[in-house]
Amino acid sequence: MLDHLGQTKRTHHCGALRTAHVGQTVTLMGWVNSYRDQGQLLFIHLRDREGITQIVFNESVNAELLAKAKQVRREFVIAITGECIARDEKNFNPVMATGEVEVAATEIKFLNDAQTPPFELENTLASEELRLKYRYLDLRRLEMQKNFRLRHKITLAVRDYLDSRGFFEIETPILTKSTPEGARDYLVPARTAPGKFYALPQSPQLFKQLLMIAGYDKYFQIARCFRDEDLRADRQPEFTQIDMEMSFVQPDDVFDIVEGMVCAVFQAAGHEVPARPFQRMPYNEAMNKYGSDKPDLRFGLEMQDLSEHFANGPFPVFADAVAKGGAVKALVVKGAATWSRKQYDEIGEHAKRHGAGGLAYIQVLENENKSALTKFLGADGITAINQAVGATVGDAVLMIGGDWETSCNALGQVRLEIARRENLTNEAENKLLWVVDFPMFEYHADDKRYYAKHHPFTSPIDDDINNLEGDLSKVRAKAYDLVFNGSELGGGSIRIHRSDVQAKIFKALGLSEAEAREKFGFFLDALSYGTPPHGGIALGVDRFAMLLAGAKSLRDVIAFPKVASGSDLMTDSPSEVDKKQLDELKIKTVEFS
RNA sequence: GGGGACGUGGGCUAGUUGGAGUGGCCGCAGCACUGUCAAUGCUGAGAUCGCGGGUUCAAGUCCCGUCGUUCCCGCCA
Repeated sequence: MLDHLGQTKRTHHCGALRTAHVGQTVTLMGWVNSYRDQGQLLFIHLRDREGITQIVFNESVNAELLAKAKQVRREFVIAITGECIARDEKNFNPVMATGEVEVAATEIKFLNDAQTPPFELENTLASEELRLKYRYLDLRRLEMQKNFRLRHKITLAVRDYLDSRGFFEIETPILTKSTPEGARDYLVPARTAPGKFYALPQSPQLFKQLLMIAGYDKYFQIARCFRDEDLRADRQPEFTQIDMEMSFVQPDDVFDIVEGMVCAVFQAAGHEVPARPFQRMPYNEAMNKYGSDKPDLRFGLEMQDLSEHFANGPFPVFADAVAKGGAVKALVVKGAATWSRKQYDEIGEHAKRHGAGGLAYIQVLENENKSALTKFLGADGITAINQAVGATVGDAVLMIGGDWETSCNALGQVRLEIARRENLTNEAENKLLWVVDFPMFEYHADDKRYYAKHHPFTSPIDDDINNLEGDLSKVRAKAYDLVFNGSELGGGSIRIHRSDVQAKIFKALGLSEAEAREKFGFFLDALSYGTPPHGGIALGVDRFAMLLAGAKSLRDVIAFPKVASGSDLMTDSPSEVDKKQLDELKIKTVEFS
């Protein structure tokens, strides 16, 4: 029943035909999107990547051909040859780009049949589980094709732009060396060195720095990266970065290049191009005002600081927090005075989930201030708070006290939750900013030591280098993040190019010289052979595509993504392997109870 | 490692305080139809209510466990 393709050649895509083509003999190939059998008349909507065209078969024109065409079913792959004809005006389909024409078939070839799809490709949206199991069918959907067209445009624009600015695209190894700290590595057993392992790169960090040492000046790569950590809607274990590095630059030079590139991408994606230069905000300001190192600036609702106000005051929880070097952060929410107890409880739960001990609040009503704090502070004390934060009738004051970072973060999360609930975000607006002056180190109470907040090759700010032997929490880094609508789009830094400074950083991180040599010996050697000052950045392509596509999950812009448990539902990986494969690798598996 | 949500013919879903045959829309198959385009009309097939256990006279519904998906916390230099 199936026909051979033979020498039949496609002349047009299914989105191509217009009235200008009327009279031409055309050949289209694609999938049967739908068909309507009307007895002596049969219509097929033929679909390919570029669109849909209506094909018509008519008994009075060719009864034999109609009979053959009636065998058609959804998703069959067919080739149609016929004449492009104009439709009568009353038969125009204004929804279709090709809706003023159709193809009067003179030949139909069945190139392949198809099982009925396990879910409907149009109309209702099947569960993601099913869509991912049959991903190749899900990807046929117009919405998905739009996303991947966009993603292609993004990477194309990046390549064009960076080429025009003198960057070389250079590949770096996928099989590489495990590095301490950072995310968990994916390991690959080395058959040729039993008991030893390669690691998949968390990023090409050291390699791009080595390329600068090698004198390549400007490098980029659209690089696959791997991190063996738990997934989220915006986190996949393998993901793609636009990885860049430049020699002889300061942060401003990086910003200039990246802003140009981001604007080129917005242009290519058909979005309004953002104004330059992008806003810059120090890390401390971002945390203090927005409770996040990736603030969403599409709405206000700025946090205020009441630490001084509560210091040595009669409310023991907050006074205590301040005495221990912590902070009390406050948020004035317009119109929230009349929220129900339930609403406050829910917001309070949200705060606790993000580390707050609790949420204190004042409801500023016409005749009274309702607050659990009144019994500590008295009516005057409450009024004083309202004045300090500028709260007026109808507002609520939400407060969280504790250590500075936890309080900022928890209230920042409350800020986002309120924005979600109250619909404060203008979705049409795009807000880009640079967060700068990150701290170099962050303290982990569990391990009682400092870790590099960005990574251990990040250069401290020149003035802070002397602090490396003092208070590490005071050392700021030449690190920066690019934030897009409250998402971290990318991050980078100016790197350390001097061996003596690199040694100091390793020492500050508690890495002995022997450990540093073992893990990074090759890199320390390289630093000593004439390393130029250099720096760079990496932007998440998947996240960029997701945000520009307006998608809710990275899975919508990755062709074959993993689900939350880390498995691929289509290939059913990860999976067991043959014993023979394990033997070759000298690997034995053991049961864990 | 922890918390929340969901799981009913192929798809999406309804199913009340536990109560008679699990209902609808879409898809699928067949018939009819010369202007359809979410075609229409008629007919028909299709369900271990994720799985296992428990409570009960009676469980899709309540309880426990488990599997899968999902969102979040931890984690992600």
